[in-house]
Formats: sequence, C-alpha cells, structure tokens
Amino acid sequence: MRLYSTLSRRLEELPEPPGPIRMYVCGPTVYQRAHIGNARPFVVAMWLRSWLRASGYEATLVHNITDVNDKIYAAAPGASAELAARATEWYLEDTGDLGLGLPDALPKATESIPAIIRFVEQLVERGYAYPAGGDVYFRVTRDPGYGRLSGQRPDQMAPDEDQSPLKEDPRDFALWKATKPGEDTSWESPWGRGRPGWHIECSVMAEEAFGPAFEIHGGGLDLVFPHHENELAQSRALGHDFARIWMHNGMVELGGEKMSKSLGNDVSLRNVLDTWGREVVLLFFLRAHWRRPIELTDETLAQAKAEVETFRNFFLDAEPGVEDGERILRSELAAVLDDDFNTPEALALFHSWRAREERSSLRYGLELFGLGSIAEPPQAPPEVAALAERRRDARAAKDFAEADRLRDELAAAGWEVRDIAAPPGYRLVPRT
RNA sequence: GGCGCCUUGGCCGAGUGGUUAGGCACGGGUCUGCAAAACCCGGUACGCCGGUUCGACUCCGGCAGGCGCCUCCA
Repeated sequence: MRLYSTLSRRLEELPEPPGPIRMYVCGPTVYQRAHIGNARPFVVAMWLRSWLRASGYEATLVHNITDVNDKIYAAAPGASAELAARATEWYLEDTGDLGLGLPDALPKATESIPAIIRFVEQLVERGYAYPAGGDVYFRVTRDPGYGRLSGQRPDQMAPDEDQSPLKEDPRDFALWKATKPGEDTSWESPWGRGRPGWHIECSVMAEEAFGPAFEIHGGGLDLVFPHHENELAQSRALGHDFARIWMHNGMVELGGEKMSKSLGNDVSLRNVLDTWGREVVLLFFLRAHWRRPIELTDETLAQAKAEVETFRNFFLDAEPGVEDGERILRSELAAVLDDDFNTPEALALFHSWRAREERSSLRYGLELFGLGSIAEPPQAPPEVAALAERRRDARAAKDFAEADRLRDELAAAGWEVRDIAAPPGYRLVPRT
C-alpha cells in the first residue's frame, strides 16, 4: 500500500503486513462543539485503520485532545478546565455517533505534563531551547532542517507584527509558557509555574505512545505549518526520527472558504449529524479523496444522501433468502484503496458491485467504512405494519381511495410504502 | 514577499499520453390502479495561450481565476 506524504511530496510505500502501522492523528482543541471539518481527520484515520487491519496490518491509532491552550482560557476565563472537560465529552459523543468506534488511545495534553517538562529540559540541555522570563522557546536557527516539512524557509517568513521581546529570534516558538493572570490551570516546572506551548504536547504524546519513531502522523492540512513543522523540529532535535509519513487531509469548505471556528463559518458536526444522519455524513466524506478539499452544501449532502438511499434500496430489493454466496472481491477494492486510499474510486466500485449484484462484496465494503447499517432492513413498528396491511387489502378490493388515504397516513407516520409482488405485498421504508 | 495546491459535462468527482470512470440531477421509456423503487435509453467534459509528440484533458512553459499556509486553526 502506498500513501502520499507531505514530507517527501511523493507516494510512500508502507511495509508489508503485519506492519506495525502506528498512526498519530491530531485531534481538536476542546473549547466548543466540534465542527464538521474537525471530523474529517477523525473519519479518515478511523477508515484507514479499518482498512489496514482488514489488510492484515497491526494498526493502532492515537488521537490526542488538546485540553490546555490559549483558546480555552479565552473562551472560559477562570473556568477553562471545566470547559475543556465538557467539550471533550462533546467531542467523544459527536465522533462516537459517527459509528466508527474509538481510537486506540485518546491522550490529553494535561495528562502528560511531567513528560512534557522532561522533553523541554532535554531540549534546553542540548542547546535547542532557552528559558526566558518563565517561558521556554525553541531555537529555530539551531535546526538547519527547519522548514523541511512545510517548505518554509525561515529567512523568507513573513515578519511577525506582534513579537514577544523574550524571543531571541522572531521564528522561535514557545515550548513552555509562564502562567498569566486569569489562567486557571498551571503546573510547577523548573522555569516556574506555567503550562505547555501548543506543539510540544504532540511530540511528547506521540512518543509516549509509540517511541521515537513511528509510521504515520496525520491531521488537517492547516496544521502543516507551524504545528507539525515544530513537532518535527522538536523531536529531531533530540535525535528522534519521529513520523515517517505525514498525511494531511484537505479542508472542509463552506462557500469556497475553509471552515473554521475563527472565521465563524463553521457548522457543527452535531448539527449535520442531527439533520442528515451518520450515514450521509460518512458518504459525504467518502465521495472526495482525503487530500482534496470538500465543499459542504445542501446539494453535496443531498447527493450523498441519494447515494445512501440507492445502496439501501439495493439491499431492500434482495430476494428473501437469496445471498450470492460468500464471494468477496477484495482485490478489486485493494486496487484502489492501496493506491493512496482512493475512496471515491472505492465508491465507484461499490456502485459497480451494486449493478453486478455482488451483495457480499458490497456489504463487506460498506462495513469497512462504518456503513454496514445501509444493508440492514428497516423494521416497521406493528401499528405501522397494520396500516400497510389494511392498505394492501384495500388495494386488493380495488378501493383505491382508501388505499391512497392509508398511504398518506403512513407517510404522516414517517413511512413510505412501496407495492411489491412478493409477500407480504408491500415494503415499508422510513421517510428521511 | 515566500511555500504549496487546485481549475473535468447542470452539480459532485476519479483518472489516463491514444480506449465509456462513477454518482447526483434532468429528459424519454418499461413496470404500477396511481405512485415509489428498480431497470433500459439519452451528453466524447477536461480554464486560456503556446510548446513537446504521430497523437495531450493527461508532459513542459506562460497567463487568468480560485484556495490553503507563512506561528489561533482539523
């Protein structure tokens, strides 16, 4: 299998199964409800783990929660810890409702403070970092490879308007920040009370989970610089290889612009989930390659929904008791997924399987992406089924006025009735 | 100023130096009491201008437009 890596700017071949394949994928800063864009790296990572495991790999996924950060302090002055705890619950609840299961670990920055301090101490000892006024900064000029991930050159960077006088160089970034008035969480450190900078937590948590080298590091494209560049610099400064393959997913866009909390154009995952349902959200993501941007509109969501219904109808139309054997055309799927995890091609393949009535393969493929529910027949409650039976009998008696009235009644109850030849003579499908 | 990405038929969206992507929507048809679903039929599209080539949507150069990043961001 091969995957495109931001670091090498080319497709990288994964080792043969069983691997291991260790993935660390950056999660959100928890200060409000996650938006649909936050869901993309989660979904891509869970799908990739699913496919890797199905391919015989030992795949593990660590997904961090940033629960100490300027944003959180700003959003809840004096009560940031409570907000972070609550927003973490929201995140777990909303991503959990996608029905993809849980990552293998969900470490929080605040639970790795001692390891963060040790990491920073080592950077200081090696001359890669310096304390200043209770802060500690990474000395970017000490790292000749700085910029290797993002392609940025330190001497070409835009000058920072709002520069801390404590820094030796404007490009230096904070590893540790002295606590300030109004910040309600802080920890003792060799440099006084304070809390970690943004980037250090990920180097530390990834290495705590996997050691100094691992296979895949993921996150949104907007994290390439500075976040991931700085993680790489920190870890390389200690002589660690850190991640080999860097996967950056494209942005979810609204009106042609990146969705983000700071732009105020974000749509919560909760909202989309409640309005369209989990299957539509997943199909929506499946339709675009993971590296490409994806536009969230009513039309793109409606198209995803239409595809969900097309697949659902296929399984509904299956002859009862007839299953087309156990054949699973896994190699057809591997041909596209092993090539940079091309899910739009996989989706096209699913449509082809549908047309060819490869039921077992299609069920298998959908299950890989958390969409196995599409193949499950809906169960109408007894009172709804009773209405459908009355309508069937009215039709048999040529009382079409009554039949149409009952169809309306079923619709009002949330069910669509379709006439079929096979017993019981009708099919009930939830109206969505 | 620097780094990178994108531009495919009404919409979404893969892909390839020469062969139908696929889906959604739309129109026509079959089926149906009427529907719905399903199935059949219906569009050779690749921003513009050059170049390379027997041949380019695919490679190279330029231009135009759009997007992301350059220490808040998934």
